[in-house]
Amino acid sequence: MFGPNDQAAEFVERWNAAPTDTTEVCPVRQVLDKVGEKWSVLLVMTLASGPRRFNELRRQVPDISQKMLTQTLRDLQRFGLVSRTVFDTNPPSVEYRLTELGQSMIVPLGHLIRWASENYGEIATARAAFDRAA
Amino acid sequence: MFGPNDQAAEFVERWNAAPTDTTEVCPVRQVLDKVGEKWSVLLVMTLASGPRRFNELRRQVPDISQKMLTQTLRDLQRFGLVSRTVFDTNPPSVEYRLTELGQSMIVPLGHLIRWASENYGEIATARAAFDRAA
DNA sequence: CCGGATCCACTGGGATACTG
DNA sequence: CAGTATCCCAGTGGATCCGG
Repeated sequence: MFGPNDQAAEFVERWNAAPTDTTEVCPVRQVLDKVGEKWSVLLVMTLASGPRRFNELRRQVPDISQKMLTQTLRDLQRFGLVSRTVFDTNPPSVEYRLTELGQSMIVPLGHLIRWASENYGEIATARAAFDRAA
Repeated sequence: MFGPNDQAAEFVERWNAAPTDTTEVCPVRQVLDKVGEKWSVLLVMTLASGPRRFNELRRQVPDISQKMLTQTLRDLQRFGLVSRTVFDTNPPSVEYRLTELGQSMIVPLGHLIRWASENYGEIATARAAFDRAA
């Protein structure tokens, strides 16, 4: 049988097999980095409910700066998660939309988010205990 | 029905509901941050196959510095993902082990890692196309 | 409307040396 | 063996102003 631990072992193996000359980074790590970026997941999740235009996203994600919005969208596009379509209207409008790859990522992301939501109480308790001991 | 998109909507809602006075960070974001940290996931996955002592971990994760190993383990412990047990032997030994919470995290993490492994080809293709266009 | 360009503060994380 | 303590640098990400 292939349980979670086998995945773990395989992951560790692949990681350590990755070249350390740092020209290439372990593929999985690149994905984890994306997840760790401040706005990537929020944008992917926002786009999950349908395509948006640039300023629509600004409104729906109020705290993001336009620089970070542009930059994150570019990154997601480069990753193949988001497609960018320019409509030659006046004024111009640009539509951002999840690609199939992007939509497929919602599933594992959803698992992680669900886990986080369900277990945050325990995390908070652990942290409080840790800080009290220290 | 509750598909992935409902999770997405709920996540976005919670995110935006989080206070912006930055004293408290959205719980899910804290977990995503952890995932994004350079060594957290690798250590969790390494510990998935059983408890380890400090220097065992150093050997199994050759590229980590002792500073980052200590720091990451502390963080994971504070998060409630890892337990630390000191045995009063001579020389002293310390055992790190996944808590139940830590073990439960392997599952969603496994989903994400599997997705990354399976889809990296497509990501690489997209990136190559993007860079060629630019 | 959709960005690009610039400046800057903060911090994650590596190298190195030392200790109970 | 299992850490601490310092120094230091590169990169992330925010604010602001400018352009097509």
